Amino acid sequence: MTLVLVPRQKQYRDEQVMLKLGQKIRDKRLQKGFSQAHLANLCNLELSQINRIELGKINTSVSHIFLIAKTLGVKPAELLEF
Amino acid sequence: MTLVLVPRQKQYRDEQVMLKLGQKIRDKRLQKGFSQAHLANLCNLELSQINRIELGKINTSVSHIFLIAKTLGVKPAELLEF
DNA sequence: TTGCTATTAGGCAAATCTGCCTAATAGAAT
DNA sequence: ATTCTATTAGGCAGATTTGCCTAATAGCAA
Repeated sequence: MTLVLVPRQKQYRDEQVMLKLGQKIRDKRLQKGFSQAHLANLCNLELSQINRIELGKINTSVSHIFLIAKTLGVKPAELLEF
Repeated sequence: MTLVLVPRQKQYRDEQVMLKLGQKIRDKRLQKGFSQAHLANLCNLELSQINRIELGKINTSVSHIFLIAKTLGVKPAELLEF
C-alpha cells in the first residue's frame, strides 16, 4: 500500500482562443482608431488589462467581452467569430 | 490632513449577462436532451461548474464558452446572442 | 538627439473562478 | 412511501484574473 498525492487538475485555458480573441479586439479597436489607453478609459478598465487581453495572456470573462464589445460598437457575438 | 483608506474597485461583473448566458446554454443543452451531468462529462468539467454557469452565478471565461459550445454543437458566437 | 505617445512588462494584494467533494432538494415514476 | 435521476447548494484550497501601480520598451515626429 502506498499513498499517492494526485495533483489537482489545472483550470482549462484555450490559448488559441485567447490569442484569437485578443487579435479580434485589437482589430476592432484599431478600426475605431482607439489607443489601448482610450479604450480602457471608455470601458473604465485598466490599460494593462486591455493589453493582457489583446496579447492573449489571460482568459477573460463574458462580462468583459460584453463591456468591450459595447464600447467598440460591435455585437459581443462578433468578437467570438474567428 | 487625514489619511483615507480607499477600498479597491471590485471586479466588473454583469449579472444580466451572466444570467442570460446561463439560460442560453441551458436551452441549447436541453435541445440536445443532455443532463447537466452528461454535458459536464463530455466537457470534462465539473457538474457543479455547469450548474453555476447555467444559474448565472459565475462570470465564466472565453475558453469555457468555446468548450461548451463545441460540445453542444453550436458556434461560440451563438451563445452570446441574446 | 529630445520629446511624446503607445505598447508591453511585471509586481502585488484582493477578488473571483475552478476543481473536487459532499449533501440537500426537487420531481417524476412506480 | 420508496427509488431514481436531475438540479441546486455550499465548503474548501489552489489557480487565475483583476485592479492598481510603476517602469521599460518601441516607434514616430520634430
